[in-house]
Amino acid sequence: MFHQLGRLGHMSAAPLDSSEHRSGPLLDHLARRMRLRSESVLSPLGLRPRHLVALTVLRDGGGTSQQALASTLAMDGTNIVGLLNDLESMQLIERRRSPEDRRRHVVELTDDGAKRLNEAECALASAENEVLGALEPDEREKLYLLLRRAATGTTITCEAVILEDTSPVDSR
Amino acid sequence: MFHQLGRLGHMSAAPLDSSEHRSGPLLDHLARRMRLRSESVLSPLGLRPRHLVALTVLRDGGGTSQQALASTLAMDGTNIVGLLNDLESMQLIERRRSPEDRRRHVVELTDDGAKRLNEAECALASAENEVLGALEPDEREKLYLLLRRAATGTTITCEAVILEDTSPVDSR
DNA sequence: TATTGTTATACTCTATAACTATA
DNA sequence: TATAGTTATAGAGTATAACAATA
Repeated sequence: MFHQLGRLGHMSAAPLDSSEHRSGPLLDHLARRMRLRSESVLSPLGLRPRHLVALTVLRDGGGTSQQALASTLAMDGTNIVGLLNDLESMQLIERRRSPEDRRRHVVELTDDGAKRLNEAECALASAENEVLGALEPDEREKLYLLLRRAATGTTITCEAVILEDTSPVDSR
Repeated sequence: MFHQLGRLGHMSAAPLDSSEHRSGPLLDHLARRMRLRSESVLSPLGLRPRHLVALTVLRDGGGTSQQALASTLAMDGTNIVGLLNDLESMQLIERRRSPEDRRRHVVELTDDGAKRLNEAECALASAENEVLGALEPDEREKLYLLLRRAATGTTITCEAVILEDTSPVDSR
């Protein structure tokens, strides 16, 4: 099982492969399909796809300020407010004033939040089975790892230069 | 280069791996970041990310009706109208009445459309470099192939059975 | 003065309903 | 009657601007 995509054989430090295939539109397309399926699967749990993204980030990222969350989620800070209001009213997250800087809210997942997130992830399995139906289980695993590396490796992107990190997400 | 993802070694007809990792939220997250970056890169070309998804589908899928396009793009048919109006006013696509069924419009990419799409894909390379910066070139290639297989393998999903096609995308 | 979070609000995206023309 | 496309419109998503509390 080896690919025969000849045109890639000579790459090394060629950052732009100009008009080669782009995965942007594909990403957009698949995310849309996934979101649509997820909505129906999540609604019994009182959650929306965007809630799940936030909860996932909060679980993996620990307690952060709302602004940091906004930057990580690439959402406007004003919308984070409503998003967290939803989650807080369900007692899935907590907002505490930071003792160091009393302007800040430290946002963290509650135990209920972690539990609900787990339930939601189980529920999402069926949605993934539909949307990623064309992929074999091992391919889905590869996809997951690639997506995760891409997502966590560039959390800040064009904010600070702090994250040259490209952290040891999984490497493998 | 072989994977050693042990926990998958025993699968066969196990559709739900319950609370294992989910790629839905990751997909959502990355697509958002990509869309944001793409917008600024595409605006000089007068295009939006959604236009690009449509153009890509039209190039790869040939002339289809608007309804088929709606189903492929997982968009409501009413929104396809405006989308195609944009593209038609730029002369990137053409709508022709189908001779067989005069209710239908056959939508096809024009030469200008193909050219513009190509330009757009070049422009998108920089956006991808930012969003997928944590991935090595060969990883991006793998990601592209996986996304493409996932996207084209389930184009219709639950619509008609017409497209058992699953065209010769790559198969490997 | 600058920053964190909030509210109010306008703009865009998406879906629902009613209409036209073909079948 | 049913279907393809269109229009009008309401609802959700997202961003901009002004404000309050804190630094």
